[in-house]
Amino acid sequence: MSLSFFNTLARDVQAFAPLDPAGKKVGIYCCGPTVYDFAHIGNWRTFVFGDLVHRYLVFKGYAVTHVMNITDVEDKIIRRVRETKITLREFTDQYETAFFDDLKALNCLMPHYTPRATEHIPEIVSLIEKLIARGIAYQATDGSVYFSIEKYRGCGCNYGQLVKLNFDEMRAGERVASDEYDKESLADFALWKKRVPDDGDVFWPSPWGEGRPGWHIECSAMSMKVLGQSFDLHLGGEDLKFPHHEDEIAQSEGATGKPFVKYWLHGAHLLVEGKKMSKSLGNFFTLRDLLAKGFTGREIRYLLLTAYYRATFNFTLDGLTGAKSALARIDECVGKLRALANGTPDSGNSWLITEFTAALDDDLNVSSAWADIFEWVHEMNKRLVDKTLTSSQAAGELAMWNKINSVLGIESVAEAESPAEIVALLETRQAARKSKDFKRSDEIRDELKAKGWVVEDSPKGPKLKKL
RNA sequence: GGCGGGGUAGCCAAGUGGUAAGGCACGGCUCUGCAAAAGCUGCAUUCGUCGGUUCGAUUCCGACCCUCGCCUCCA
Repeated sequence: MSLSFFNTLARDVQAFAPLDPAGKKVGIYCCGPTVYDFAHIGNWRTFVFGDLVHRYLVFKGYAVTHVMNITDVEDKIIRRVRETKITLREFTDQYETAFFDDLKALNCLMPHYTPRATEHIPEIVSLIEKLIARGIAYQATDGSVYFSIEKYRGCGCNYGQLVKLNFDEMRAGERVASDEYDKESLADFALWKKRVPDDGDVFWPSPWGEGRPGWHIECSAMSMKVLGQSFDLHLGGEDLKFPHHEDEIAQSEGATGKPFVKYWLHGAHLLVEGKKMSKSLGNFFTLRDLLAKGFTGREIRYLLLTAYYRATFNFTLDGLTGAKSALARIDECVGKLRALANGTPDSGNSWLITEFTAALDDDLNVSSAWADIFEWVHEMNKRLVDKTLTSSQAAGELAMWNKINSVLGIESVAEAESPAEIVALLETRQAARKSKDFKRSDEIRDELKAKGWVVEDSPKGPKLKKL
């Protein structure tokens, strides 16, 4: 079986074949953050999903170019800039930095390109000029430039590729008052927004006067600049299908006359504690909120990667606690394999990688892949107890695990060195145990626990673990 | 109102026209001074409800209920 993805464009699972004639290079564009605030756990689900696609394609041997845009000019940003009285760049920088810190905390690979909208104004302007030259964009009396869906359709193009649209049945927009604009048609969307007093210093010159780009056009301009007029994969949250992605298709195909993207992948949203995330319910978590509660980026990443990306996922704090236990189970097993591994890796028993690949090939069925991994852990544990695993077999299993982990990205960090004070207490406790003073030894155990260290007695002596 | 996802054990979550993966939690056992950790082991006669097709349905079809998303700048 070969790699396949559910393509929103086809509304079906399709075998993946890159546009590259050599079948090697793959371009991915994933809609990135709007840097007006910290990204929340729902945003992170989408970005971790993007990272999984990136890593799995590398695992499959493709030469991946991953692009993620930074939307650093937009209504909410401008409003905050006006309120805080600092420059646009000063404002967006703090959230952009936070975004990349969080991305790292979740062990996501850094995309190869992270273009900022404000640094691609010339590309955006030239794309709009092309659309105007082709007669499918126009400057309205309000000074803004709009995309004409009617003209676009008149050229034989299809508006409504990702979602079924029925304009007659649509309700008038609730977020944007339609009477604010002088668009020819309600469905038309802005490519270039004319400067208004509230914009302050946030504007750029253009052939249509001072203003700023619309949201959709920036993604078209930046994705095509880096990946070319046609590329393989475009990812994003399911809410972006319409209008954002539909409009990207219209602008790009309208300007180039070529198919824009071959595969569109959309990640589902998540619920938190069974409810839609909202600030009033207190279930609105940023990554920082969760780290402050003592969870690690690794645990959060694991939990986000346990569910199929196209299904709504219920993210809970209990689930996060469970993730800690599940990871510990894997760590324990891998740790034992490391202790045993030696010599030339013997990869005779490699069923796991076959099953793992089959699961992920099937539209990234991670749940099934985890089931295989835990079955492998079970088997390894059994063989470790039975002593039927040779050191070279252990090395082979470990090598395979590392390959799988290059996709999952949940490698454990090296254990911290125990401070001298803690080691001294541990030695005192051992002396007490030796003289059968268990009361004293239990007291020291409690004391260590209070300091954040757990003692585990084993036949080979006590082990220290950081809480 | 239109369009599109979902409803599987206490919780999370795979899956299939032939009798329910995996994880967490929980119980038993091994080990242990006691613990902890770890290991082993047990844990859904049943897949939202009601009908239909079928030798057989959780899986296909229909109706209904519940839930989530989009419907013009929300991942």
